Amino acid sequence: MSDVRVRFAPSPTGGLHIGGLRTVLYNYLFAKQHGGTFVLRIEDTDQTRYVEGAEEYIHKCLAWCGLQPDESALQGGPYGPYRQSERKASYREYAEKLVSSGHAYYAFDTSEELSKMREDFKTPDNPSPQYGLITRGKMKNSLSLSEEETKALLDANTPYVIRIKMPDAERVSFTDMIRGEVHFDTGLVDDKVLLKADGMPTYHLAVVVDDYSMKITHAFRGEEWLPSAPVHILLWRYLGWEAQMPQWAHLPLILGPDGAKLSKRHGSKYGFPIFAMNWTDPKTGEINEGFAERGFLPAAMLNILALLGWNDGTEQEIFSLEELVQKFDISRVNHSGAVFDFDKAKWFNHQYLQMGSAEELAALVKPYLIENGIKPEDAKLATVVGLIRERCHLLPDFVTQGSFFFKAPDLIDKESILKKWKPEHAAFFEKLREEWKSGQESSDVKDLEQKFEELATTNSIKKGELMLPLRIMLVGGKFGPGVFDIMQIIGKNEAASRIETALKAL
RNA sequence: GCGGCGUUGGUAAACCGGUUAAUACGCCACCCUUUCACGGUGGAAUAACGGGUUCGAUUCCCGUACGCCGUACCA
Repeated sequence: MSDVRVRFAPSPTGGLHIGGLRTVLYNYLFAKQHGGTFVLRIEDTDQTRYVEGAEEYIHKCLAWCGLQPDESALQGGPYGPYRQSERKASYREYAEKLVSSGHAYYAFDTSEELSKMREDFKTPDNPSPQYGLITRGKMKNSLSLSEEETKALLDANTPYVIRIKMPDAERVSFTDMIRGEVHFDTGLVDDKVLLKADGMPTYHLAVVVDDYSMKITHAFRGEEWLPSAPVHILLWRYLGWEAQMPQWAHLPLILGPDGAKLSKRHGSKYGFPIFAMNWTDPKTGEINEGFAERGFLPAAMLNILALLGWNDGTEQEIFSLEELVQKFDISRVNHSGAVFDFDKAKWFNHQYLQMGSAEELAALVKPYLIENGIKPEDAKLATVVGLIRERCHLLPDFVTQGSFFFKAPDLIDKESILKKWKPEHAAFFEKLREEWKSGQESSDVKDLEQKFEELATTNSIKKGELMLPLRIMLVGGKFGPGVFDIMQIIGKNEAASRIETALKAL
């Protein structure tokens, strides 16, 4: 195993949405193609936002699509603990170290004082003033206060945070694996809180300390983190670890149809899932649909996500996980955000629905049928699935496309039959019913069709006039595979009985 | 406002100085199908704007515009 170590670091505050899943995928692909390790670390330093079950949920999603981490809180590993909340001790130590080296300072401002500052310094030209270069001197901190004042405050157990002291005018640069050189002027970045009043680190301190101590070599995360990258770079430098700093890659955002960062509200607004799997928020009881339950195959999901922001430069669109591991190239990842297209996603899933054996597919389809009150027999289900798979895009499509193989349609499209209905048609179907009811079961589709044609001719009715009514009687509507294929599967007897109920209804 | 990152058809995108600017999804038409799909063929539809650099810019550079992200004791 190489020493390449990448990590996915979600916070356990809710469901895993597809942007997160794609980050996992890219992490995983990079780790695997370099023979490295994929680490899952939970960023749970904010107790107030912690959601029960969220960590297990993330594992469940990763298991669903086969991207299991090599190291995590649940499975262990040499660089644990894998939950930030359990690594508490070292964070304070490093924060204090930064204070003594002059790169950080104590800040005693209450939240009221902070909002007052933001209010006071707010102008139309500067709607959100920062705690930094121009304001820090006016606030209550160990930079503006004398040493004695600071000591007194500390001795009195005044709550404080530790903030990084951004240099006045320095240029911080780093090479992003996707974007190349990125530069920031430190005087324009604010003094981020590193250690909160409750003694817990913020993300900024925690990522750096954890990435260092867990020997992370490559850090891939969403583009929304780019603005805080200079803080992290400086932290690596001030802590004396710059030589071990991971290589960064900031992934382009996944956008909703309106062009904004994909969020929960897009799901409800546009009617497609945004989470990998169903997620019910235990606090609010809010239910969010997942791609898994919507009927996406995990392999299709991975393929969709891989291509949302990356391609190998050829016209190939269908990639297995193995192929992705082999062909993925982080430097070919696009720079701009990508709008998620649900139609295209369905197309991908359709492609994957055509692969593999009918038996395997049938097993995936079965739960959806059972959910709809149908208990299919396996062998029959497999034939049905084989017959209808090409007209299905999502797993639940098999219910609408396949139910009538197992039970008579609840209601039939009478209007479509009645449109061209004639008395002699009724007579014909009555005869057909009689014949099929008592007739032998035929296993040959051609034979079935031939006999049907013969009967039509002897009654001097054109076959074409009878096909649609027949279909609707058997299926309930104008859809489905060939009528005689359906006939063969449901059997003459069942067909006869469906004709009977249809005739009565007419 | 400030900072960062972006900008090729409706969407995803190829090309990495010379092309009739691929391809896929979606859309439209036709074919196949006595249903609906699938499939097949064809079609409409794209380089934000302005300057440079160059024999030549979609491609390189600089502006402008627009979009997104960030600007929390959240990650």
